Amino acid sequence: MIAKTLRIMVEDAFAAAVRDGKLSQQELPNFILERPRLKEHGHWATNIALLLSSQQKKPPLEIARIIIDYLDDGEGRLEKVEAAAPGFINFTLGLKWIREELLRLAEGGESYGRWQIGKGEKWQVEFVSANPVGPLHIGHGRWAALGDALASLLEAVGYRVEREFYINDYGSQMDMFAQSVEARYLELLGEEVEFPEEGYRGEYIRTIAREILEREGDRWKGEASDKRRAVFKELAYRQVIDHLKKTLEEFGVVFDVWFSERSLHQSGELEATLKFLKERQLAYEKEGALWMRTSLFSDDKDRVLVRSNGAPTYFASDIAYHRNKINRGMEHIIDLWGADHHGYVKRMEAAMEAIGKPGVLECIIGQMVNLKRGGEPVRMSKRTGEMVTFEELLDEVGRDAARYFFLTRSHDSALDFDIELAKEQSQNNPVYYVQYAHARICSILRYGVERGIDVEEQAPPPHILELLATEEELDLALKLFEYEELVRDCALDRAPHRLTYYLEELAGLFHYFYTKHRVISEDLELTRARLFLVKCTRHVIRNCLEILGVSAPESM
RNA sequence: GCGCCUGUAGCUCAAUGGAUAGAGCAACGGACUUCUAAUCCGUGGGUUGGAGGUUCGAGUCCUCCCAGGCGUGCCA
Repeated sequence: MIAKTLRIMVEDAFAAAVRDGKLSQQELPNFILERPRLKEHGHWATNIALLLSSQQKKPPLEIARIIIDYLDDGEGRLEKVEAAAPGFINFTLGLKWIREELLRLAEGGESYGRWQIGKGEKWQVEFVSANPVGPLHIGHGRWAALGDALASLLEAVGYRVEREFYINDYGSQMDMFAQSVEARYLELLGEEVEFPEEGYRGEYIRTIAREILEREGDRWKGEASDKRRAVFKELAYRQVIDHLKKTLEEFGVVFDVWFSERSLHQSGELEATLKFLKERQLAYEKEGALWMRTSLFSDDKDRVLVRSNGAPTYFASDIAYHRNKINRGMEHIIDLWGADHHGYVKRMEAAMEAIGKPGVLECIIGQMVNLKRGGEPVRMSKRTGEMVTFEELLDEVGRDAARYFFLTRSHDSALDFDIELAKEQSQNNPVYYVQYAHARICSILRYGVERGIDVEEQAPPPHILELLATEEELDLALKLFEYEELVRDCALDRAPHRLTYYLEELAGLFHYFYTKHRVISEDLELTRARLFLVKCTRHVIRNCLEILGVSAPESM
């Protein structure tokens, strides 16, 4: 809470200066508190004076000095406060404050870095949501890592988050899927069949057909095609869903709800939604189809709800689906979609306005993953069956490395995933760098136990903690103190990738400290102090990896 | 054509409008009789695609241009 406390101190100083007539009463701009890059600039810095300059009609440096004059240093917690050109205020923390923060961190333990900003509001993150017609591709892996980490981040700041997978199990692609399985089934029985032009040609279709054959025998061979397809659709569908669940669980992603698109048709919610729109004059007939007036809202043009052949569109289902989410009490909905769906955002937002819930839906667009092998692009198409599945990737690269790799990139940056590179990186992937720091700390503690040292000491007294005074120790401690605000900011900005960069910086400072100083030494008091510091470091690494869904191994 | 995203070191990518733009990988040179060398230290590497603009300050915001990706279905 260093930054938060400094912010309040600065605000109080501003108010005091205003009371004294040194500054004029104005609304405070949105100033920042940050760790400066250069050590000469202290431990924390704020730009408030720079931002106030124009409204106060004074030079920034003068404003900085006025604020410093009125700054109450909170019982000597600040060692030094300086104004620096062009107008920054630089804070240097006193050792007392650093000790207090370390104790607070240790006391917080598992809950250090958690906030109550969300006030227990019920939120939902929907992600992956693949068509249940085949294995997951690499892009799905990215959404899985991203959606899960985002959900965890939001939980960390106090929202109650539900993770949901929307199963697109309705529509023509399911029929095509059934037809493809049927064709492979008959092939296995030695029949000459023409494979559907638009069918799914992946090898996995044969696998599914083979499983059906093993379980059901050839009893469907002579059956009417309609009936056979209907049965195969269900059998194959089950297999695929089970498989998706298993793969995602191996990746460490567990959904609270698997929501079926078909259920919306069966429950009558789709019909009810169409009725709702018609009653409000938001839907109309044209050229044999039913259209929604999305152009009344923010969309460019109207969209079809029911095709002229009577079949409702995916969009119609989706409106019913989002009404369902609202009815389940969701106060905020995040949909994580691939960039190939971004054209869909406007119409969905229009639909949310139409059902009276503007602003509740937040669409996050994840850019595509380009799969490469040794620099050459690999085509990914379910139709041709020419693809590397997410499972294969998971087997090759491993859960932690794959997750971490996906999470180091911002969601709106397209990602090149070179399989050869990923395999090479599996040796020196940054995830191991971070995990190694954690394992090293665990190793130190084990060594301490062997030596009969009490490694469990929760709150060493001040005269012990005062021994933490070297540059490496203080740098490490200060980095730990960035964590709380970072979690909050990453959650609010929907930016889990920043946590990975933080972890690498933190691990770097720890490794450097480790090579410079011995934790367990003949000096028992210093040992106590350093043990405490490394345990604080372990807390933060653990809590942060937990949010990312990456394991924190005790040894490597 | 229009809409969204992207363009930063050789490669992959960071950087809520802040001070001298940072990591990792790759390259090169060093460090283990030590609580784990999956580590550490050092060296080289940049006109942030280009041109204007906004302001105390722009990789970041605005306009235009160039390049790439994805959309622009009565597919999902």
